[in-house]
Amino acid sequence: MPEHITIKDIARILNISVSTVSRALRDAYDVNPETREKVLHLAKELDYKPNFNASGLAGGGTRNIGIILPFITNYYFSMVITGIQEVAYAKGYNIVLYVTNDSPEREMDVVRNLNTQNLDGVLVSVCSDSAANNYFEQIIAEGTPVVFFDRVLGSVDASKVVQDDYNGAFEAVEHLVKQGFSRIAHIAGPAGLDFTKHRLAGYLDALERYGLPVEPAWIVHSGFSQADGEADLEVLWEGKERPDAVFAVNDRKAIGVILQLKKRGIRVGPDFGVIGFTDDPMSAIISPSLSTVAEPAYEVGKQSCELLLQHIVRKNNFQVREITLPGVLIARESTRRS
Amino acid sequence: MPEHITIKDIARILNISVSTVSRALRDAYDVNPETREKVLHLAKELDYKPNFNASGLAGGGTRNIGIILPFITNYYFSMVITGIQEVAYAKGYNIVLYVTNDSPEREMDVVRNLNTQNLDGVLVSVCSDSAANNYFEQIIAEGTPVVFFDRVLGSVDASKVVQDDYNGAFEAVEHLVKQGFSRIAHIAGPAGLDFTKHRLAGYLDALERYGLPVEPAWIVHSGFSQADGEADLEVLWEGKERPDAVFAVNDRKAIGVILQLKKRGIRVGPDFGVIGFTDDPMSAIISPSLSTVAEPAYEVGKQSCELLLQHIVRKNNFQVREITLPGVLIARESTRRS
DNA sequence: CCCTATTTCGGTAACGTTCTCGCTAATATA
DNA sequence: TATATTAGCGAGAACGTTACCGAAATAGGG
Repeated sequence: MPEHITIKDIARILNISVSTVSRALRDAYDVNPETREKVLHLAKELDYKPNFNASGLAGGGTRNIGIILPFITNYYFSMVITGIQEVAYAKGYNIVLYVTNDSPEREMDVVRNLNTQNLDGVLVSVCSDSAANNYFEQIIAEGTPVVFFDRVLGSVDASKVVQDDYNGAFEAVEHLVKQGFSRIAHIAGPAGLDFTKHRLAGYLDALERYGLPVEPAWIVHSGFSQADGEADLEVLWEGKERPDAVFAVNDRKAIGVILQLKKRGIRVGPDFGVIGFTDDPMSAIISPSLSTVAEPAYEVGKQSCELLLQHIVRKNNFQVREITLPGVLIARESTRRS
Repeated sequence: MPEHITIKDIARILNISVSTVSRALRDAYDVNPETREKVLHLAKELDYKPNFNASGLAGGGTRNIGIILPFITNYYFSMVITGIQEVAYAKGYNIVLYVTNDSPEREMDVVRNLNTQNLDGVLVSVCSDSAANNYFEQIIAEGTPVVFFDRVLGSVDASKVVQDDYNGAFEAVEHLVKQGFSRIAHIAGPAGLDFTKHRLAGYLDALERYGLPVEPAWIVHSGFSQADGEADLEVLWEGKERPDAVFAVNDRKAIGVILQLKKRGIRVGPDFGVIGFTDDPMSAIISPSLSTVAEPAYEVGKQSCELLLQHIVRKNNFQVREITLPGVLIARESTRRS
């Protein structure tokens, strides 16, 4: 009943061979422009749709690209996916989704069982305590194009696209300093992740640049959730020396901080500065609104996908590249003194 | 270099035919339990991965299911996808994503060009002004299993899973009434969508049940964004009779309403009641926090996918079903009188 | 006018499965 | 004992495409 039309049908009708039709539909190579035109025209007329199963089997591409990431239920990742989806769709690729729930076991399971035969390439953002290092390397060694985004694996030799975590962090802390805060703590992410290291480095360098002391007790690592942010502030608050501002690794944690501060009767802004990272829409909604450095999530998605597509079409002979996209500081009420 | 192992390898090693291996791996039908055991064991040992391109081509399934939806950048949809993903993963299916950006043209393009040969089935939530009615019907007629979720097409004969929009709306309005509000407006969604009709019906019936007048000017339709909510409140505010409470079709619009009200110096809660629908995490963050009826998004995803999988394995002989999942009312500050 | 390149095309063999038969041996039925 | 049934397996075609190689036709150079 499906009764799909195939290149055989086109070949029969045009009285040419399937080889020629196949070439006309793909390369234009080794085929007369005139017959190519006829093929293309008839294909459109008959609403021909290539069978990617067949082309995948035969050695052409499958037109599928995989995305492996921890979550899709947050602003950043859902925005990245939207960006990826946009360019994939434009180029005729499908995207297939694997979410790891930020679990190393799940991630490992996913990449081990990855059916690279059904995927032309894969985009990945690793989970917090990724242990799948060599599995990714294995996939790459087998010849599957891979590009990492956001949460990259520093040790793996592959293309990467990230936002400028270091400079974003530096500017965030600089902003805090310029607003007159001087006892600045950092609520960081999981210690293993590359970008928490980069944001931490930006924080430290900004402190040094402005001659501020670094207090080890004021650097606290944990997860990415709002609850983690609340707990981290608790820790800071119980320390012997209290900070007067916090730079949080992301907005969710910063929001946890604000909520805790409000609960304690502290005036966020005038008395205590808070700045986050991401520009989650919640940042504008919460009161006081949250200063942050906006990440180019959509752009990260687009560029990752474009890069991957280049790896795919150029196959072997394409250089590994690393792209860094700038963020932009957005000052709101949570760092406003008056 | 990929050097994947195939059922041929297994057959050769075990000195049996590929047919037998194929059956052992799938049915268990027509194969001795003992040889089946040997096949399964060796397959695991060699880390055999089925080539879905091949099985798709040969008439077995492709193990891919498609999802077509308007967005993924909001809480509800990203949660639904997570639910879908969870059961798909457990059952060994991949999910491939198509986002329409809530554009009817894009949606049409997607479903027309849908490569049903590469998909075992598809899950869909239509866009606001879907015009793809007959295209979906065509796909279904061709034999591709389809189940709709959330934004369903009433006119299409297919399985559906939705939350209980009518009762959720009814309870929301009832809650407003019990808090002492009596001039209740409804900020609705796009008029064409099934669920906006259902929520409107719940609103109307609740008013009637409690003997409250329905004021046509107090029912305003527009899109789903926060900005739409703000604009809608503006309209309500400029009318000759002002309401004292609003039931919004979703949380994003309700948040727009709260923001506008705050800007106007109205005390949300004591002086003006606001209730939404969804339980977006933002509802708990905004101040005053937003009362709402929580949608079982994750559960909608799970059940949709399970339903689709049943359609897929039972192929023709499986009844179309409609599942309705209950929501739960969550009272917060935006409807608290004192 | 012959010889060699080049362009354009076709034949055929894969790719890894599943499906449809048909076969054999063992068992059950009469 | 003769016949029918069944359980277990294998051979081979098919799915739609691409890759590889060679053939025919045309063009260009001497």
